Amino acid sequence: MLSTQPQLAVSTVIFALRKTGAESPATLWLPLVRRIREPFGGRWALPGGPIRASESLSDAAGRNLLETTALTPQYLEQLYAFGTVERSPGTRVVSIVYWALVEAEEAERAAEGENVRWFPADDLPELAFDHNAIVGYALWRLRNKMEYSRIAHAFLGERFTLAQLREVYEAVLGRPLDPANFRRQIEATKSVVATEERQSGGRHRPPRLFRYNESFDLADNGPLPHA
Amino acid sequence: MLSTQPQLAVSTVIFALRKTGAESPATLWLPLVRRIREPFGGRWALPGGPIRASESLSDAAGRNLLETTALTPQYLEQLYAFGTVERSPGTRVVSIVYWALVEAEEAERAAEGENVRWFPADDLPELAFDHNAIVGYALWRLRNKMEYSRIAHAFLGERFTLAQLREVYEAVLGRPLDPANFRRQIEATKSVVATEERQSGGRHRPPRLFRYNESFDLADNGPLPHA
DNA sequence: CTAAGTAAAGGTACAAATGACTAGAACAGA
DNA sequence: TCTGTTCTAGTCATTTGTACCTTTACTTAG
Repeated sequence: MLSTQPQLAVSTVIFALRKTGAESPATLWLPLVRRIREPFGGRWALPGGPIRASESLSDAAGRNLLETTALTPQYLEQLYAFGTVERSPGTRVVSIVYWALVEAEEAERAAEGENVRWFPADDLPELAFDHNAIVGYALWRLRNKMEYSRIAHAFLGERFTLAQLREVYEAVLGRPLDPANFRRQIEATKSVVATEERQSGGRHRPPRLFRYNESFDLADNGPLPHA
Repeated sequence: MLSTQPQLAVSTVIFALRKTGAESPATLWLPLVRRIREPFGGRWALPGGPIRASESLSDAAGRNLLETTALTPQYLEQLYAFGTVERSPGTRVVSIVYWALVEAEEAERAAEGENVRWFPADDLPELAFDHNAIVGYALWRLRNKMEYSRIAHAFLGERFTLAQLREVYEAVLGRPLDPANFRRQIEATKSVVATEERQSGGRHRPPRLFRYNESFDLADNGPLPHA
């Protein structure tokens, strides 16, 4: 009876924004882990692992992420449970996949190693299992969610300019946005609060620094019990 | 190693619309199953069961639903994987929950029994496990999805009037909609196609019957691999 | 046969949100 | 001081959303 039960695991698709050059626009990157065992030995895969008896699913996702990539995400949300019969050769595996966001600074700190490397999200190699499709779905969810929620903030630090926030939107949505109209829309939602500080150093008018409105629902996930 | 693995199950929240009186507005109902074993013996719970080695998660949800309630849903979508440590006393259970819609006629056919009964979604008794919270979340997803997709059709049959379609929206969203504006919006999306038939019998101008546009994405779930 | 009642179906008027665009303000660096 | 750049505020046309009105076409009562 128990022997026919599918094997259960959690994995996480975690995105960060990276700027390759000073002029080039930022793009989405994600860390992958090299598999050492079969099946798919040597291939790159999403970080993940088993669930312990004492931890919830989201805790398991966070722990596995920390253990394999040393990253602590700013945002973590369940993506989907994948469980077709043939997705893992040999064993039946059900993967509960999370998706997450880290800010750029935090992503820098987590050094790459022989078995952990960052890849551009829109140009991945052939991954283990169905992980290419999973990343594709995570990307869709992220882009979708950018349009009706305020998760963009998870890519940024404590204080930021509206230009930086706009850069996040432009990178994820993949199209340029009008600075003036963007400002109007963001200010209308009141998701953001102006501080008195400004950022100097640029060869132009110093932009005002903003911070996020604490009393603002960033994710818009409904009455979701933590799980 | 395997002994510490959580037990895996699927459950389904399945909604249908019911009209109690001719004048009263339609409301959401869902079938529940009486538990015979402990824990929560005697309590009402969501229909569900274990996953077989040969079936996918959605197949398992559909099969368990058919076996316990004799219902075949018009629409079936994964809701969430619930897996906190304390959600089932004694054993650790991870439930992959689906939500589904059936049209009224199909719901009528599935007779109630001693151990299966329909309940109004907004007035449930105390259910087993965390199932009250799960239904609440499913309701939120349904209402949310009504606003940006065309799932409403899953509540109706092959042909329907715009008034019937509007009734579905009004029941789920819980507020009246302007008939004229509703018509304009629906026709603008082209999700619906006018037939030449009209529905006679009412004491008023006979409304035109519509059918759904086949080449129209009803769910808007993105590049989701079946799972 | 006619009048009354009802919902269908089409249309108008106003408000709000959005998108394209213009222009002055405020800095760094030459 | 001049120049290049971005920040920031504002205008205007268009689209979208909401409220409401009118006519049409049927059924039923008398």
